[in-house]
Amino acid sequence: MTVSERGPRERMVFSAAQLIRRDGVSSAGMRDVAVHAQAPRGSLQHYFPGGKEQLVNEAVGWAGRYAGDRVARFVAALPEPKPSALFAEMVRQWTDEYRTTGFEGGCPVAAATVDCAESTESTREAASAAFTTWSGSVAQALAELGVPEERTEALATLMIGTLEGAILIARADRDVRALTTVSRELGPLLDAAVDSAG
Amino acid sequence: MTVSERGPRERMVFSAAQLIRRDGVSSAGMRDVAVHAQAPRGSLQHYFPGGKEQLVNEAVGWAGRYAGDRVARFVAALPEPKPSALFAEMVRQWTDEYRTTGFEGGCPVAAATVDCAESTESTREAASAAFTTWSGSVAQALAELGVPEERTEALATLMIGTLEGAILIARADRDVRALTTVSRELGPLLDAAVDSAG
DNA sequence: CTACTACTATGACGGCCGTCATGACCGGTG
DNA sequence: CACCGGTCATGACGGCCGTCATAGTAGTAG
Repeated sequence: MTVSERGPRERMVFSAAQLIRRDGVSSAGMRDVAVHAQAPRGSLQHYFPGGKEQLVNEAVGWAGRYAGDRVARFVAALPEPKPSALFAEMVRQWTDEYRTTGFEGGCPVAAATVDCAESTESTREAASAAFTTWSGSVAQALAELGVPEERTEALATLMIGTLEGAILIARADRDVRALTTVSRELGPLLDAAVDSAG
Repeated sequence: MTVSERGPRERMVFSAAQLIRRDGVSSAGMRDVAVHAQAPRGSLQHYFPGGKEQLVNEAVGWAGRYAGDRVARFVAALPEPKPSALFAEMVRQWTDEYRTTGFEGGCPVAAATVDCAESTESTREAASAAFTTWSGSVAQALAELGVPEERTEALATLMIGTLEGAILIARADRDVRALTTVSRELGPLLDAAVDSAG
């Protein structure tokens, strides 16, 4: 949330992600990004000669890395090392934000996919890579929690997909119920995948 | 897909949904809608005096009703009356489209949520209503399949959320794998909810 | 000092957008 | 016939957008 950290370039990438996840890619103007990042407008063309496309792609990549790092930190700090606890923590990040800050924004990767998957190939690839990064982090966490290797990828996809969908519904409803519901319903299935021999 | 059916007004609503689910709300121009619907541009202001906002909201509502009707028809024609079969059928609608027509479009309700949830209150409400309609239809179907009443709503939310997220990932990856994965992984959990006394 | 690079500033351009104003068409009714 | 309401057609307006051109300002190396 703090804007003043780091250089202006990183601030602009961060601000782009913020604006994209709020109103979608097309509604996030370059001028808005500069203002939000408290960066000079002229710096946009200097740091991002590839234009808006480059800025959006970097914002999506940043979001993917952020989500992956977050998962890695979650799994290291779980009170109970169970897959359901990891998923609950991933969901809680969103319920916390929605309860305290309001339902302003969704997932920037989802927004980029919706707005650019068909029109801008490079952005679709960036979104795919972001999902892959995120999913890889979740799969590794599941492995550390005792899920057999051959199931970690599938369950990671299930967790991320379910989370993304619940975010959508929660934002439409302005109600975190969808998030808490999927966390509660999916938990037992995830824990059931833990190798009992572990 | 056929454009010539029905009156120009319905065609425009249908075309709006098509364009929205392809490129997002902001990228779907009013002129594009008229062209896609093979309708005169002048008719837009006649049938939709509320402007683009009204058109988008009606498109979202149409999508919600369409999805709900679809579920009702699915459940009546299931070879095996199990919740997992219903979910598999809901997923198959998307894998079929992606395999035959390509990954052009996602869910219009998701697109409207991403692009308008924060900026246009009425559209957010329309999206929420669409999810509610859809979810209600799924919940009723689950009840008919033997799921206890107190769990139908939660499982319907889980199914729709998971499907929406998987659509996102599949479109980003240009690969139906996410869809087939969630169908396979979620199936057992859904069937386990069937009242064994039924 | 000069020269050069990195960064900042600002105005303009062309394009697309949603909306509106205006008027034509056309079937039916009086 | 005149009239009129539903429908279609078209051009214009103002606004925002991404991009570009141009010029300015450090700060630093030679």
